[in-house]
Amino acid sequence: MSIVVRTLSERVFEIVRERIVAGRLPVSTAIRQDALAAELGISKIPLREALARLEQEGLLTSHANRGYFVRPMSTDQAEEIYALRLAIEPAAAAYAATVAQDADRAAVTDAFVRLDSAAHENLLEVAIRNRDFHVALVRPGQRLLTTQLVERLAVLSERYVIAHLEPAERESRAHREHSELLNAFLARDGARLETMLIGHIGATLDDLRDQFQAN
Amino acid sequence: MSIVVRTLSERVFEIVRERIVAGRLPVSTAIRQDALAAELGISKIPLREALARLEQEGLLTSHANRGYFVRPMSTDQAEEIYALRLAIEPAAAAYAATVAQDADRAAVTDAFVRLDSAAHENLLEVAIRNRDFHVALVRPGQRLLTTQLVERLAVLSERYVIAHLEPAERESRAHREHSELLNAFLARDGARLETMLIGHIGATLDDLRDQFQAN
DNA sequence: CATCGCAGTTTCGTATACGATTTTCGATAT
DNA sequence: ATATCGAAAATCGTATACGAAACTGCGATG
Repeated sequence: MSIVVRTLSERVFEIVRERIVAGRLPVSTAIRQDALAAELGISKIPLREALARLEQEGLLTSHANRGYFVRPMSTDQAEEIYALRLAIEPAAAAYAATVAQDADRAAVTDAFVRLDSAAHENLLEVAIRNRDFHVALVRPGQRLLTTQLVERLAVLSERYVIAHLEPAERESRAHREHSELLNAFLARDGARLETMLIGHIGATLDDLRDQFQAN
Repeated sequence: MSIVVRTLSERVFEIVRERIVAGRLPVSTAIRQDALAAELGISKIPLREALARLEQEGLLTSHANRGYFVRPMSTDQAEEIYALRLAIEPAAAAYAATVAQDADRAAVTDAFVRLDSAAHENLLEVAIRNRDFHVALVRPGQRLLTTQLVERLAVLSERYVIAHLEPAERESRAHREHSELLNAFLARDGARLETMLIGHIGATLDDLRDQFQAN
């Protein structure tokens, strides 16, 4: 049942995705396919399949015969991403909380612990575990497309969080909110979870807005 | 500005997508990549890039070393798709209606006319123009991700509509609803447009539910 | 007689190689 | 000096070719 065997392009997809999220890929200049493939120790074809996936994912754009570009960040897009998250994630998590099995609750708890024990200096690690936690809240609903969409939007959000927010200031509040989200989920309290997720996502958006304003 | 130059894999992406939507690709059996590439008169690489995109789009799944499979349809997934549409599309269209320029309104009218004059026998053509109309209602909002998401969900919906609904019965109602949607959009009446879209999308879902029940 | 194992065949996944398009940089003319 | 044209270089996009993994059929063995 488990899909342990993974194709090369799938792994490259994740590697390049994390690089984009972490801001380790140049913006507004084409990705050098040969160079990146050589650096990763692979050929161009699996890299190109990964890039095609990432374009579909919204992280890249491509111009024919000119290559792939990291999609630039903008306040408008940040607003858009968070509006979509607010439209989908709270309701999806609320439903998931009501149908979650014991194994699901254990997985959510585990994701929380992993997020809680992440090295605070490593922004990317925190971001990934934060994403995993949010996805874990939704996955028990067994709605595959919804879960994938939540994950995708979480990935898109991370770029902005990593680029614009210093972790220290919001660390404590985020920790408290995550803890409360966990409790609401474990209590199967869908309504409370939904309300709190709206607040949690909205609070991050407000932080981003403040930071945008300052620049 | 216009992107007239299109890469081969992009065109293949659309061709294969329409085939899947039209049900012209076998379900639950792997896609023969060599055969399909030969049939399309291309090589495997652009086909594989298109297939990778389609997997990201939710129309295909892949197992490593076993190939790509058309994702099977299910009532659960139909419910999920329409729930997502209801969560996103009405609000997005309402916003778009309030900010649309004259050119946008002309584009929506044009999309309506094209849908209205589609050959009623050709289900796929009707489906594509129906999709274009729905996307046209959202596009003026200038929210790229939202527009792409609406289009993606519309594509996923079409499979179910084509596979399960006979066009004749709902033709007249759909026509009337589309006409009213157009009027609300042109009148910049976001609230009415939102309410009507909820009804329109919900009505289609109800039709699907009835059909599922009958089987 | 059923089941397990093994080889042949098919198909997928990736690397290498080549043609096409774009970009860049220098030379020339105004 | 600046702009423009053109050729060289670089990069992308695709086709061909090869190695690896999985499925199918036959045979052997319990």
